[in-house]
Amino acid sequence: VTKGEETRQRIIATAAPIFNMQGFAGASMQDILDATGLEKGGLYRHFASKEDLAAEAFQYAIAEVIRVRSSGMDSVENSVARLRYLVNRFLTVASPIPGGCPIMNVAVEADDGNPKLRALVRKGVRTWKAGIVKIVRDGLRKGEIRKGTNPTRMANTMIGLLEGALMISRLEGSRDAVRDAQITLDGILDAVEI
Amino acid sequence: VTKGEETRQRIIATAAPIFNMQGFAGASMQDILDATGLEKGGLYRHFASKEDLAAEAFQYAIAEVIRVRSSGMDSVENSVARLRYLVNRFLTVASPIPGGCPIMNVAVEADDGNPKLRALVRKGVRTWKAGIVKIVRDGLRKGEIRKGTNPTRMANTMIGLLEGALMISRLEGSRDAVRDAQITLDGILDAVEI
Amino acid sequence: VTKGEETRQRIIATAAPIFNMQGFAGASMQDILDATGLEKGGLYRHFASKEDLAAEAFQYAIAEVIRVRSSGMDSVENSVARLRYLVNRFLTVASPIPGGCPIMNVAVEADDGNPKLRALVRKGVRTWKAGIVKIVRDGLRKGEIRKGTNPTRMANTMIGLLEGALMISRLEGSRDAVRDAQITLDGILDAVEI
Amino acid sequence: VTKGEETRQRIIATAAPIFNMQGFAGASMQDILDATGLEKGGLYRHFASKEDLAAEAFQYAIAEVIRVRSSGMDSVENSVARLRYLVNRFLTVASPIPGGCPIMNVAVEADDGNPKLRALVRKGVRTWKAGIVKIVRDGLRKGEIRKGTNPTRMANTMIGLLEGALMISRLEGSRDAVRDAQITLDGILDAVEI
DNA sequence: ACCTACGGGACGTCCCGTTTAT
DNA sequence: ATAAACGGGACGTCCCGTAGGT
Repeated sequence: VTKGEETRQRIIATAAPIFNMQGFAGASMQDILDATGLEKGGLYRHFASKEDLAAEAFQYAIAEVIRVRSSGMDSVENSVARLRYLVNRFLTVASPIPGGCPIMNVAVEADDGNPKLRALVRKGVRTWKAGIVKIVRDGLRKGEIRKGTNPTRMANTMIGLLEGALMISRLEGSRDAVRDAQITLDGILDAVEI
Repeated sequence: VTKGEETRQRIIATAAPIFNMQGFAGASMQDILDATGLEKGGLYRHFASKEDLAAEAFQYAIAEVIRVRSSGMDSVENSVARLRYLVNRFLTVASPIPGGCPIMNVAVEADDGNPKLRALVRKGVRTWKAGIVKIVRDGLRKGEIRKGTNPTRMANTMIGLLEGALMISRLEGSRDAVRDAQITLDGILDAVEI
Repeated sequence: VTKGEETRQRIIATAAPIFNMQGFAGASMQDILDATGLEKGGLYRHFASKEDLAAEAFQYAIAEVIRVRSSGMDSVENSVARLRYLVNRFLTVASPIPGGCPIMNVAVEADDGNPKLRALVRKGVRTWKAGIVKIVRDGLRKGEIRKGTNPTRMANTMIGLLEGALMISRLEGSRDAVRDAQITLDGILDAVEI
Repeated sequence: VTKGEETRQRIIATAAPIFNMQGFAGASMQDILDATGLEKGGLYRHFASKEDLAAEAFQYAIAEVIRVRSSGMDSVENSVARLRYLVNRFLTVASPIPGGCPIMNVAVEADDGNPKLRALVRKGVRTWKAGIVKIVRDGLRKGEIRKGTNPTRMANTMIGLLEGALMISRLEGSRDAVRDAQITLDGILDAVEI
């Protein structure tokens, strides 16, 4: 690993929370210069533009949250238990990147314009969803989940409610909404568990 | 009604979709000048700053979506039917302000900083929630809703899932996620209906 | 004379030096309001626009300087003496309107644009010139002025040199240039005198 | 030569005719932005204020007209011929900066206030005058000009009449006045020529 | 004739993203 | 990689000329 590559990674890791907290439009290159201690020229050596850097930073942030939220799931055997694990992990483990869920942040900011960022978050959601769908399918196959359960709907419900509740919680500055989401999702999973 | 007040309202109505689509940081006063046909002096007479205007525009936008989403609910008698009506209306009636749900937009952009906008959206959510809580309480009292149903949790679940699913739908450019949310919420309401 | 007409004249007389000193573009209606003690509404009752008021003010100023510069000339008999009288009067009598010769001021400011003011000053110069031409013609007819003297050239020379020298004098803050002009013009008149 | 300096010079050259035609008060920075194609930030980087830019633009304009009016004079030997050359050049060569003689324009606009511009034009006139005075003095010394001729008076007469006649000509839209000035000045020079 | 409201637009500051020279 | 230069454009203040209402 060259020294340049190291710097590049350091910039991304430093920029990620800044973009995540302030948004693409709200964050300035100066903010990132201040945080990294670099100068303009030093930064532009590694990234061609603000959008470029933001794309890499968000990609990094999204990958991080997906990684953290799924980590440790492999040691859980039962499919429903895996889903419960995901829910629990989402709601109890703090985001590794301050500023809330980067997927929601980017999705909301990029929904009218900025196709680059949009594509990024789209891919993130697709991955996340695919993970849940796979668990449900496995559960159906293994007879752990009640027949007739729709995998995609389960994914949409889980992701939608988790993200929505997180937004409410962050807004209210209280964990009430996420706790309620957990209870509701637990109930839903109870209902499909065999 | 003076001419100035008319102009003021016109500015708010024109600015609302711009802020809702581009966000507070992403929208420029010039965008609003262009859209209204006014010049600097004409606009700043009515609003002291960009933040001021944005606050009024978002307030207007939030009030509009709440109004549209609840309108017509009074003619529905049964409590559960009212909740179903709310869900259905949210998912079928397009936002009167282009750019997605302003509540989610502001909540996400203002979650780190901008206390003014944050207070606004907080109040919006509180109002929305209070409406659902009241329906559930009425249903409990009237015996239309199963005892033990938690009103706040119902509100958090409904709002969270609706908003979360809407985000996914907008991101994917498909109505799948909101359709799934509707089915899930219908199931939840089935379960509490007497 | 009605009271309104009196006010109108007072406004013109007050505005004339302001426009003459600051120019049309450089003077503001506020300046005139301050000087007259009137309020906006009171002023716009009498003049439809700034340009309107300026036109009247300059017309007044130009008429004033022409009047002052020619006054008393009737009691001078000989044509050449009359010309000398004009020169002398121009150079010794202070402008009744502070700010320099309004003819030059308007001519210079209005030379690219503002046809209204331009027409005004044009007429002023035409009148001034006609006066000189008439004196020269009378002198030729009466045998007081040498044959072959070109009346228009005499007018252009006198007006040009007087105005040009006045400009230099005002610029330098010294009477040197106008004194030199007087000597030069005296020499010219000596040469045509019989 | 840096790129910035180039831009700076381009701005001055572009601004000069605008200020010369519309005057300091009558020209707006927007006019200059439009003409240069620059934006606010690009312009204010090079000049601290409108007054600053106007000063440089007028300085440039005044230097230009003095340069153009004197150019080629060196190849004329005889003092009187040199003066004739100056007169002729003034009256036949168009101003390199549209909008009339910048010296007269600034002198007239700045005569009440704006000491910065006033100082500029004062210096321009002083230079111009000094040139003529020197020629006359040389002529006296070399015996080409009649003894007793006052150098300063000659300068004031020439400059005054040229500028005054130019004003009349521009006002009337005809070359009559400048032609008359040339004839008058030729006569004056005839009279001092040995 | 006063007073205030109205919209236009000027001027200027600041900072942003980018480029260039070192 | 630093540092300064560059041009773009945002925000905001102020005042201007004008129009109405009192």
